[in-house]
Amino acid sequence: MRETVQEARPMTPAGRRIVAAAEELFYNRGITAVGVDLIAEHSGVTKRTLYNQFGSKDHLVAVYLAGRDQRWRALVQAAVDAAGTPAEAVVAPFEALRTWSAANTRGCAFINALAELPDAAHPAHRVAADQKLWLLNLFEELAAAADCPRPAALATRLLVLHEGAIATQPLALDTLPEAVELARALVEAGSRVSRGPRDSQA
Amino acid sequence: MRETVQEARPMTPAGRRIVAAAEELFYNRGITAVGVDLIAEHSGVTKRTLYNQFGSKDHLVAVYLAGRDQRWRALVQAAVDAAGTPAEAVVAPFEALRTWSAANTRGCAFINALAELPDAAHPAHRVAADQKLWLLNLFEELAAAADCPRPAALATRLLVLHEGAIATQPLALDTLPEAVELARALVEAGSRVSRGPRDSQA
DNA sequence: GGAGATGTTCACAGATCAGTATACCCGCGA
DNA sequence: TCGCGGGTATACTGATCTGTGAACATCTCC
Repeated sequence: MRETVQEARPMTPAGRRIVAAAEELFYNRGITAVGVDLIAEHSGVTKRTLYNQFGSKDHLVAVYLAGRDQRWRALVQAAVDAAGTPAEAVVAPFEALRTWSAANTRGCAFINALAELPDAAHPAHRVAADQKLWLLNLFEELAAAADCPRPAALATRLLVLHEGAIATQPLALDTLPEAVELARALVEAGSRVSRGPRDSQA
Repeated sequence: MRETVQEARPMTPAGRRIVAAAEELFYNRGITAVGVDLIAEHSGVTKRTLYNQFGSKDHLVAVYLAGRDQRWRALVQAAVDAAGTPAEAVVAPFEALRTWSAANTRGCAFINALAELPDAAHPAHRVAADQKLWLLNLFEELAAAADCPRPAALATRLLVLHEGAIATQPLALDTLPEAVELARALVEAGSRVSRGPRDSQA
């Protein structure tokens, strides 16, 4: 569907090892700073194989981000599904972030990628942008489902809080708890205000 | 005092041109992606001069960030000084950000730099980290001066909002107005929103 | 017993990278 | 008049970068 990046084949074993190594290296050392030779070495694979599988470094970058996006969405979706109430579901992505942050202390891979790849034509660009738009839409849907007033505005605010919490992560200031608390307060205040007039979806 | 980066001499004309070119290129194209030859060419200067002035690319990066930080702080300070009331002073950095964002649509140069330079020993690292800590401290001082309850927690929340607004900037979602509005609400009616049932901790 | 896909080995091209060497020019102050 | 700091011009090192060419090894499936 929207997977215009990896499409077709379900990736060979060597391909998976390459992506795994690329993810570790790209995220922790930066995309431009990591060469394909290093990725090949870390994945125990020849550079030739890397190019046979992915064609170019740019495409590999896009696949790396797409895979990360997929894992992130699954984690968020699981948190949303596990939420007890609609209001809790709205802040569920923040709970997912709490888990996610424990293993990813170098900030947001997508924001970082956009910082390194200013060219809008780069295949990774759309992947990174889509990830944020997906989250924004999810916030809005969840806010609407929880009968929050002005769900679009609330979604924007939650996204800002979310991104702010990730962006300040490398500074080791432990901002996440405050962000989560504020997000919860926003949602609770909102859903408390509107109890009745709105209904429709469940 | 804290200017351990440029110190001593007030920089020669060629030096200023180099930094200006470096700023434009580093911010818009990424630090790792821009070579010193390109910077020398854009500033109409020999590479030799560049190295005579700054010694290394790493040091030039640090000077670039330090200069940017200085301009940013001046802008924020001016906005704070121009604020009519203590409460307005707390959200003044967001007004500064509004001005700043008009000319800087590639997100936060400091966050971006941290993304590209994971090595904590890099001279630019401390510059970037200090910039955020300065803002956090400023928020706290202003919050305390405005008699906001729990100024430290409020400052953290404002910093998250601030960073979130900048981080989402490259996505062209126009999140800044919502961030500013929320920040204003936190400061003006902060006690109402932030003092929920779960603020037992400090 | 092929055929095709997966992967290896190794060499190589062409560009670009950060940084250096050497020699020279010029304006300004002592 | 002399020296020196700021700057130019040009060539260079050695490393690293992305990407390719060509021949060869396995393995599975038909």
